[in-house]
Amino acid sequence: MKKTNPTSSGAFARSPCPVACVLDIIGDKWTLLVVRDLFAGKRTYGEFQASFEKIPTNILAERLKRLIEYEIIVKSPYQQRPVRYEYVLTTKGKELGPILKAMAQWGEKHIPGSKAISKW
Amino acid sequence: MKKTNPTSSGAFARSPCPVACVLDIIGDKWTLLVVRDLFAGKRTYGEFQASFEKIPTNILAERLKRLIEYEIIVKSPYQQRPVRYEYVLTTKGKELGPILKAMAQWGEKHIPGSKAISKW
DNA sequence: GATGTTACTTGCAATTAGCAAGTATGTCGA
DNA sequence: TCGACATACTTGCTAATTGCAAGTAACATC
Repeated sequence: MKKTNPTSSGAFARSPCPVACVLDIIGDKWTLLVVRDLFAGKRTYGEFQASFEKIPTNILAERLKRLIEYEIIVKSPYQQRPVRYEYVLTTKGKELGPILKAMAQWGEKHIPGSKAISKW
Repeated sequence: MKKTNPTSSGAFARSPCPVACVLDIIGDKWTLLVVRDLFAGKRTYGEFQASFEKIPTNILAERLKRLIEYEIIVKSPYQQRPVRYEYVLTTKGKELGPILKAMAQWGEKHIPGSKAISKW
């Protein structure tokens, strides 16, 4: 994995602009959909995979890794025998809510027919 | 250019979820930076190119085309001899402000050292 | 008519995405 | 204890997208 983490490295990937930095973390087609699912109450790998948009499994694995790296989520076992893990939003992760909400509002207003699946 | 426009085609590219639809339009590393520049008062191709992040020129051209397609911006001549064009946010485009604002706020809070270049 | 400016387009190598299949770990029932 | 099943990934390979560099077009100015 490349070292372009603007939070852990001293240098910024592209610029010190907060918008650019945020886009370096969540600026792709899948990451925020996983976060959306987390807001909607999904917790396990299988649940994310089962979402309507059918995220490719290798991309899901990579994005979860990234989200952990950026401390947006944490992974922890929720049962033994067999060990099963759940992914949970951190406080930092929960604070992505306003971004998601703003997107959902814009989408519902400007993309005819689009309708929120879940609430947050 | 591929036909994945969820607003003009009857079918949604991936899902009817407004977040997914919005990500299909602005879910990449560059589009929102151009929108940010527009909010910051930049108007011409050259001004976008001169931004700190140094967007590749072919990507800039393609993104401007997309933004026009989705009616987020309009292109119009602002002078003759020689004809020069400016790009301006539509009402729909201006309503992306809250998304940008939410991103900037999250970035300023969680990415140490990141600092907004401009106001809106 | 040579040079400069703005606004792109084109070509190509490199990175990333996406599909399908495979692997690892552990459960459960016969 | 062996086979079938489930969850959670990893790997291999092709296709699409990105990004760099260079080229082009239209016009203006010297």
